[in-house]
Amino acid sequence: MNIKNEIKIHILDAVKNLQNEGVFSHFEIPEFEVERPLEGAFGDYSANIALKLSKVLNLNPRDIAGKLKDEISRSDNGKIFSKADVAGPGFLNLYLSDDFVSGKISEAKKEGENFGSSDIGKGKKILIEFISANPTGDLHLGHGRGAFFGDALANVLSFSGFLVTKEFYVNDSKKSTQILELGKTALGKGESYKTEKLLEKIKMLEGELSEAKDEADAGSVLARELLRDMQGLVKNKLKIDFDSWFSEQKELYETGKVDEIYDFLKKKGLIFEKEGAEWLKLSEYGDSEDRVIVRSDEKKSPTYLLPDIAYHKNKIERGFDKLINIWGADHQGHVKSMQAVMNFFCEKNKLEVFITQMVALKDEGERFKLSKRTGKIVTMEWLVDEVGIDSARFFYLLKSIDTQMEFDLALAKEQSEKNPIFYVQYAHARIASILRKAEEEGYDLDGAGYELSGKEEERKLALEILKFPEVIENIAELANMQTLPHYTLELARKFHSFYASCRVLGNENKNIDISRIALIKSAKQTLKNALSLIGVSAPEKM
RNA sequence: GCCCUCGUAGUUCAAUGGAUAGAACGUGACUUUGCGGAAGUUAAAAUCGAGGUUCAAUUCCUCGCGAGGGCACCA
Repeated sequence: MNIKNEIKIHILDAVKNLQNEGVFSHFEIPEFEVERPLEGAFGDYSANIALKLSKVLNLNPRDIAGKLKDEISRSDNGKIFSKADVAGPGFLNLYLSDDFVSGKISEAKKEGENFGSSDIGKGKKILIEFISANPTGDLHLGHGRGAFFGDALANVLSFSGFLVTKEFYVNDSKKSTQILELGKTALGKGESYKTEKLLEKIKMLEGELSEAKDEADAGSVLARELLRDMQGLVKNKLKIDFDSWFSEQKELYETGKVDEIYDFLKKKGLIFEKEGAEWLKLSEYGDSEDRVIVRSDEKKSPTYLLPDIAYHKNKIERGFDKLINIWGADHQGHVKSMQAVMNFFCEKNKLEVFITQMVALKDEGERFKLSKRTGKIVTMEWLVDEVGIDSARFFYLLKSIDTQMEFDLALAKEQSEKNPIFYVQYAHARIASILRKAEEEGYDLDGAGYELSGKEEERKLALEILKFPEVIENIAELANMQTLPHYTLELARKFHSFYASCRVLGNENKNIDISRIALIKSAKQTLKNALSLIGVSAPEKM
């Protein structure tokens, strides 16, 4: 359990004790927060419990905090807290004892690569679907957001005890407009998606394409090859391993699931005819309007919505407790429809949709927008070749998906201290270097536990390390991924600052050396764990 | 016109309703007979506007202004 939760429990116990002693009346304890306040000023942790209780008890919050302070000091007796204070409007500020901090660092060191993990997911099954780009086009800068966010979120969730499946939905239906257009181009009857690369592919597949029965068939053949390229790109360049590539054509059309879902909806009386097309009654379920699911053309072909409904029903049937979809901003209008659809076969809140905002590129002060429309598409392949995968992932994840981000190409390319990812990796490499030296000098790296020495910078580093499990739990709950790279920066900063004022090796008192080795070892491990969740390497040397 | 997201230092971004709004880049001033100076210390510098809810608002609500995206029988 992380320290924040541990403290919360202590406070709850204190409240209950006071209730049992009759100091407080019996009431249901409201939600309250334990947080890390501004550094240095208000304790190591701070709780707003008294402010919350003042309403229930109709008492002055400072008085309540005072009683809690006394009760906590009494029951804890210095084990966890060295001091408790009442401050401001009624905050309860708590200071951790050095022994407690030291013990926690020793534990963290023992946990090693599992430090930060938890079982809060309790084995719940989550399907996380992301990228799901059409194979007809290249992955562009916008896709990178969903790609890295999805992958990192999946990492954090599985680290937190969820059973996560990463899935890419492949839009390869022979009935889709894209595949038909692709087929036309393949057979020399159209211009869509025509690029040098595509023409090469067409040439390569000449034999197979000449045997194609129709445009749909030809498009399908070509799409298969394009998908193969995309899979290679995703795996090798973006370093993302999907557990599943879900084919719309094979899994939904060829298995009859699209027809099944049509019957299912029909039977429920959710389909009606209008203007020669068939519509789904979604406006009654939260969508802004009804939607066409079968076109009025002579083939009576379905729109994207019908297979998509079949797809989501299938996800539920595969036994997932929760579905996460990550879509680009251009799909934002689709969220309401899909949420409405969920009403037909499960609780609506089983589906969570994250929308990633757009990306602009800044290079040498010039800012250009990227969109399909302007024709100026910057591909992910180009970007990763340009700045490297570590830098790309780190830069993307540094920013909340809700903001339209600007990718600073020059800074991301910078192989120096200006670049934040190098700052973090440098900290890791620097620790590795000290540990190498320690080993050469004959220190036993796995030896002793840890004990705080009394230096301020050292304590700050220790507390920062111990924050890691709290950061992870927070992300697992709120998906605020940007806090993780920010955390690595802060941890690196705390290490560098510690390094500047505290010697690790060569102290007169050898016990300090040994103890600090334990501390930087767990700092290193924590950096490594955090970076690996982000998907960035932690180099031993640079 | 309707819907979604965003508006924070010069710039790019942080900040589960909390007490002194954090970083990085840029700008200014410092630090080295020791473990990696790709470092450390330090200064100046910001919540778009108007109301509201709250003990407490950058955060929630309403309106306005501004940026981006979406409003298909494309996906």
